[in-house]
Amino acid sequence: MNDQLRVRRQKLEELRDKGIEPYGARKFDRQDLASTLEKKYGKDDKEELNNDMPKTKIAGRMLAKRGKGKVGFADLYDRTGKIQIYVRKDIVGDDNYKIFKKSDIGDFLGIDGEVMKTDTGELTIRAHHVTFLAKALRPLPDKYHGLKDVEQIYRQRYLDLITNRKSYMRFVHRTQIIQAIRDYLNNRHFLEVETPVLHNIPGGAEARPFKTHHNALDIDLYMRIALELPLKRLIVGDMERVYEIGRVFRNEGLDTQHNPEFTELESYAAYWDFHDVMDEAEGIIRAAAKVVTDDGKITYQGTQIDLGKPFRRVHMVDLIKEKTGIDFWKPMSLEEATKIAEDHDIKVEKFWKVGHIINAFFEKYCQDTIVDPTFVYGHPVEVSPLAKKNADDPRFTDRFEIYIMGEEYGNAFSELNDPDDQRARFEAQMEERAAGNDEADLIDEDYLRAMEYGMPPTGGLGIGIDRLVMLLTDAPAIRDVLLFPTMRPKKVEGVDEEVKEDLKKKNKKN
RNA sequence: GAGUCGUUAGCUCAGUCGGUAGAGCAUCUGACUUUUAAUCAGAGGGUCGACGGUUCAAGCCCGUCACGACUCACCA
Repeated sequence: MNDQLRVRRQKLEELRDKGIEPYGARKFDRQDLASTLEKKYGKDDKEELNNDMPKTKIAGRMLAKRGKGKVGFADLYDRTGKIQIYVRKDIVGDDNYKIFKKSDIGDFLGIDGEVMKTDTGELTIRAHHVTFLAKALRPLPDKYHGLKDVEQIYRQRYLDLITNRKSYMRFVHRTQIIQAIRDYLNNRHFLEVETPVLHNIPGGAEARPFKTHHNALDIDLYMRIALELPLKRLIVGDMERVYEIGRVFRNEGLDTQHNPEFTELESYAAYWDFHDVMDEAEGIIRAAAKVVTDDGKITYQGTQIDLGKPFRRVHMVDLIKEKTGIDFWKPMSLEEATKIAEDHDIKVEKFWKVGHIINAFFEKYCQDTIVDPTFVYGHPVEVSPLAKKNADDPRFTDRFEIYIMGEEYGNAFSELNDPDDQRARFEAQMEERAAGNDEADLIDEDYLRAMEYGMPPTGGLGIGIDRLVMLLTDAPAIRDVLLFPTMRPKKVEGVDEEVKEDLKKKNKKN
């Protein structure tokens, strides 16, 4: 146990000796927050305010203290921000002043006092009485630099939230962004629903799932990798407009863009096609952006992006032609396409068809070049097992993805509602699986049965919420927008032996 | 999975050629009745990520391991 922990435990005992139980407070009748004080008195004239002396009660965690003999200043923080307090020995009395003097950075205090402004014009609460609310036994990170150790930021997020206001606000914005999306969809008569996280067959996306086991039923279950198939069953169930914002799980690598669990929005609207969904997606992204910007202009990692102007809409084949000069509109055999791919440094997998090659050209030569918000549409049918074929050219689908600064933010299509076609697509996926693609979709017979009861034409959309929040809050890594990102476990330092000894002694005394 | 880098006081970081471990903040003692990273004087505080090796001597050199970050591969 280091000196600081020891000192804080001593202070804990001193408080008890004075008859103050350091964790005894049940509640505190708080009357103002930093924000309400600013709103009520922020613009008041100093002289008038200091004559009026309006009374208030505030509470918060003390994060800075500036002593000055028989008078002291401190900064308390509540959920809305900072409140400076001013404590005078001649006002609060000797005993109460000592409690203030002995309290540590990190402790929770409640202040009865009056609102005033200092010589520098800062709104301040002059204390009449300091109520001790809770003790912090461990010292907080450096107040000036904040917590910098990224490992500690992720493992002990509470420390990051206490010391890094920017990070704190980012998570506030995350919640507000999700709320804005809900409002947008609710206003358009979408019904928010909840579907199972535990699936018998993981489907709706190409990804490796997490496997788990239910004891009573003695069956293996999978954590969902997408929301898609249950939601489309609800479209079959005539709910017409549904959405879900929920966690999905993919058993894959993790890096700055990927976490094993992440939050996805999926929405489905009957009688819409993928053009309607493009409008919807633009609307959702703009509504979300309003949380952080008035004019739709944002800066992500130094690059200016305008989310306010209409997104570009470009066919995947046209974009490939634009970037490489290769024309995949021309009918092409697999041999021809493979030759072109190999000439362009693209490794062709055994199970690939022409469509996979076109998609690979897009990913290798186009994706990274996209900066402004862009809908890339018309994905090949081979890589789009759940999307409706294009009416004029069945090699492609009525599908689009949203790209901004080379990163994918959403995936959408006119939903395939022909059960026989869907069965054929699933079977093609099973062939891929047999040929070595262990992420290919499995056949979901119940889903096919549902579709046979009739599914209206439907436009579906999926948006990665975490990535959208990253974009809007200028976060460089997905971990920065996840309160508790997935980490390899580390031995947590246990209660020190000396602390245990102390507690033992105390228990004997009592 | 591969490569590169990092891990030193509660926090942020220095640490030269291998020769008794440093600073700022924080903590403790004292001074100070409008401070703003308060100031001034003094003091205490270290399993240098872990283990092993080389050496008279290792925070530093070598090896293994742990955890993390970044890049690449896979994926959203």
